[in-house]
Amino acid sequence: MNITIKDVARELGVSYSSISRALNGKEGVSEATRSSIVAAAKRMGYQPNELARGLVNRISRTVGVIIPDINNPFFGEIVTGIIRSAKENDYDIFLCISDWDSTNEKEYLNTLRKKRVDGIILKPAGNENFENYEDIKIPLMIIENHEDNKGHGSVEVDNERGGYLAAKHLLDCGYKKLGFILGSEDRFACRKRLKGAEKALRDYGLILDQNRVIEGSFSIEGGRRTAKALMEKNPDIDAIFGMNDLIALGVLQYLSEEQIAVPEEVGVIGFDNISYADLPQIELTTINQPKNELGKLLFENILREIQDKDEHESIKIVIQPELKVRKTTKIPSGERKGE
Amino acid sequence: MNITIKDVARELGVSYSSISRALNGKEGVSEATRSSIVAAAKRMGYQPNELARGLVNRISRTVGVIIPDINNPFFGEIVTGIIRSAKENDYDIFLCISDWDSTNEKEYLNTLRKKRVDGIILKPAGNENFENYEDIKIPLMIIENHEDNKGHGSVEVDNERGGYLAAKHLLDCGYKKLGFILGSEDRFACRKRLKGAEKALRDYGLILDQNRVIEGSFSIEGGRRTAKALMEKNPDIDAIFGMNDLIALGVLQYLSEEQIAVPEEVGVIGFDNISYADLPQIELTTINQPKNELGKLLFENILREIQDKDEHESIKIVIQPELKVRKTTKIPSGERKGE
DNA sequence: GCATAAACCACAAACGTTTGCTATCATTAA
DNA sequence: TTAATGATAGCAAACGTTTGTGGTTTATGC
Repeated sequence: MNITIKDVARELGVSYSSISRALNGKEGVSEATRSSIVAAAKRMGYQPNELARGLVNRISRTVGVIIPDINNPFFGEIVTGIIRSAKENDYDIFLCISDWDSTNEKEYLNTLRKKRVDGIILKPAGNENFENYEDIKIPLMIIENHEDNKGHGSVEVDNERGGYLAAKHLLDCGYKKLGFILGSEDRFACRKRLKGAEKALRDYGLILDQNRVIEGSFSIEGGRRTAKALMEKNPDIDAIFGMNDLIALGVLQYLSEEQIAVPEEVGVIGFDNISYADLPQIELTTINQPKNELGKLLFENILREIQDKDEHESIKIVIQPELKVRKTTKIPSGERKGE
Repeated sequence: MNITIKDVARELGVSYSSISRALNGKEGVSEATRSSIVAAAKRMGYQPNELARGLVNRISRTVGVIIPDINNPFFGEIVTGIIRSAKENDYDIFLCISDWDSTNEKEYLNTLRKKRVDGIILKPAGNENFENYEDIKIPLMIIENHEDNKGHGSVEVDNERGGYLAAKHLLDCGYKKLGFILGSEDRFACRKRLKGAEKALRDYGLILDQNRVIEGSFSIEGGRRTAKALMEKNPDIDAIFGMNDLIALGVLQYLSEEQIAVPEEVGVIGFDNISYADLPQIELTTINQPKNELGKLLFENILREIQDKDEHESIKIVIQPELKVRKTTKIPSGERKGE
């Protein structure tokens, strides 16, 4: 059906090893035959079969990416960064969506292995498969992993620092009774952010009130519902830290329904800085994660691991988040203490 | 490195053809040997090499998806639908992002062919490669193509009808001087929407004023900038139809900067119904496209084409959009005329 | 004009599967 | 007991490449 190297060889009356060498720029063919081969291949519309090449080269020029949800702009932008960087290096991406379900994740991990990808970039859907990661022999980069990354590389934002910055900003604005909404999908990152927040509270001589910590899910509707529960239980809360922007958007939705003034009565801060946070109708104060850069770093490092497969010093990259002050928090009354 | 069918054969002292037959559920092996083979394969952690299988079966269980921009939630949700449906059928997806650049598109089309995908789902980045589509021999489904889809299947929303619904709604609300912002990335769909709008205008005894039609780009910032240009040129405009929701969001941004009241002074309608249109701070009136369903249909039909490769009646599916009335347009003063 | 080296090229094995064909063996019927 | 039958299993070719090895040609120096 498809035209092969043998067809070209027959056409020119040369052996097909010469075709291969000519097309791959290897030595062993004269310039004359090389150019006639290149011309014939082009004329005949020859396209090498990458399956066959992969079989003998043991390289597929493909990496798998497993993320929980592409509709969360946070992951959308990371994937964009990954795909751009992959294209520059002639790589293609198998995109897999785990839907925050570790059964899906495990299945994908399996099929990616069967398809012989050269590497995998993974945002874990939970903790269930955690122990299995040890068995994965192909290069793997983890997005925001546990501190022990089982011998694999990871790229993550400094979550504790991000949590610290968020809480400190709320306190700087004069808010005193802080509520926190975590996402059950990623307890690990949320805990770190909360830990940072706790540190900020301590810097201000306050302690974290566990009654004001509640777990919801990473979605607008989840945020809305959880905000309601949180506020009904603690009517005195004057600021809410949503552990991602979707949650924070849900919080804003709830507050608007209840006609509670933002930022005057209640301040709101999110995490991620998704592009919609910047809309004039929203202007959500949040913690920025450099998402495209994260994607780029992820791909560049998986590529590095693929290329020098000997050295297995698993890299761990931490990048710094930064505070984006917008309109869902009051104007800070000058720096007071802490950093 | 990886353990192969031969390793399992050696272990059990059987030929590797039996392994293959046993594992693929083909007849020709006794139940006894079959079960011992299955057990051994599992015990040894054998994972078939899909590259080799693809080479002999001429099937890769992979389809390529080329879209312009994954950060546009419209495409994000389509891709989600595609990937879900693919997973149900044991297919994987190569995700390619053309960035609305037809050079990228062409490159991706090429590498997908080299990687021997079983089919391709494509949203054209423009018109440049249009003629080339004819040469593509593998199953191809086009998202919103021209009327002549060069022998390939397509799935699209009825753009003309959508444009009609949007304009009719604006007119029903009492707006009279309608402005239109098109996206240069997809002139074809925009023209169809505009054509529908023109029909609605005619139904109301009005004609389309070309001065109030302007072309921008499919992004929030593009919408903002173009709205400014449009309004400065035509200060009397009382409603704007943005050809996608991102443009409409940009329009809202411009109007808010200029402190023009929405929907009282100027009404705004978008197209797509991305999830953010539904936020309480936004409440954008728009035309819904069933995005997940589009994705599902796209995959199911490419699969059908892959499976019965004999019949080449290229299918053309058109689904109906629907109006979502929210808060960026006034309340319609009852139906007057038209449908 | 001949030996030698260099340059070029073809052959064939290998990558890990699937599958048509053939050979073996046990079973059954005559 | 023997011949025919059917069920299992093995052999080997094929899918489309890459690449080590060895053979043939050409150029080079004498």
